[in-house]
Amino acid sequence: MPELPEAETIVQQLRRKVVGKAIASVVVRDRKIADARLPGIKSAKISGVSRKGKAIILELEKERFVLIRLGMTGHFHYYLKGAASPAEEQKYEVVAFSFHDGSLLSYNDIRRFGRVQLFLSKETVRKALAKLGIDVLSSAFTLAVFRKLLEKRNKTTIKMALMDQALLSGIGNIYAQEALYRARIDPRRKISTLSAAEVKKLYAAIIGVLRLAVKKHGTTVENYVHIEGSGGFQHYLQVYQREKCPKGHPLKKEYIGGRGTSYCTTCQR
DNA sequence: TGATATGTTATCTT
DNA sequence: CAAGATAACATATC
Repeated sequence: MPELPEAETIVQQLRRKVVGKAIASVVVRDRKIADARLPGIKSAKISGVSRKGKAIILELEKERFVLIRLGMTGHFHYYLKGAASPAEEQKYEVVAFSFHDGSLLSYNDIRRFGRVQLFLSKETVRKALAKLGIDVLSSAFTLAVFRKLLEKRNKTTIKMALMDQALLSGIGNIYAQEALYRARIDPRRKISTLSAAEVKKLYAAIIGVLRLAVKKHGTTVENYVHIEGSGGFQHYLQVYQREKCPKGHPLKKEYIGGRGTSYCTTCQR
């Protein structure tokens, strides 16, 4: 559920809150989710925060990197000087970073699908990120690149391809459905049946919907919240969690690749 | 109580 | 061998 816009929102907020700060201590509460070596980064300064697809990267001095995958329910809380995580939130706390100025960054995960990994060289983090396909909001993601990638995946459905993080990174179940509705394409379509015009339309829809969602600070459904509250994109959803499309047609709901999918049989062909 | 939600990965099939 | 398809994981909510 956290997809590219939610990750990007968190990255922007983390930049303002923790870049330039030195870590005083790290407590790992869930060793299944977070690397047990994390307390070893104590005293390092956070030099930057970046992202590829849905993955968030805390860049530390001396070429050390903390890679965070939010999974379904991963989220951060940030407390200013003196405050500690409230007891009911500590229940889901995976790892907590405290800083020399007394502030605390707490990472939590209710469903425990997320991961917090530590990489001790540029080379190892690069290798891990290389497994992800091109970030769909990067400037290198052009229409020509999109076409080429789709050619490699001819036999699967367009929706499955959009959600394949090894092909493209950043799109999950919400934005795949939203982009396909905006492009008026049936999510069950095989890639080989898409015309050049449809691919172009879909490309524009992907970028358009993701940019708008970033501007609205992501979509808040169920658990997702960014560090400073809730996103606003849920008010712009056209098919996800909706009964009717914007034109008033009742939406069809079925499973594609084991994931719930809403689409309009009138608007999407 | 069982159905539902889904990002990622392991595993099986083609 | 790789693409494709599917199951499994985890757990709150209804």
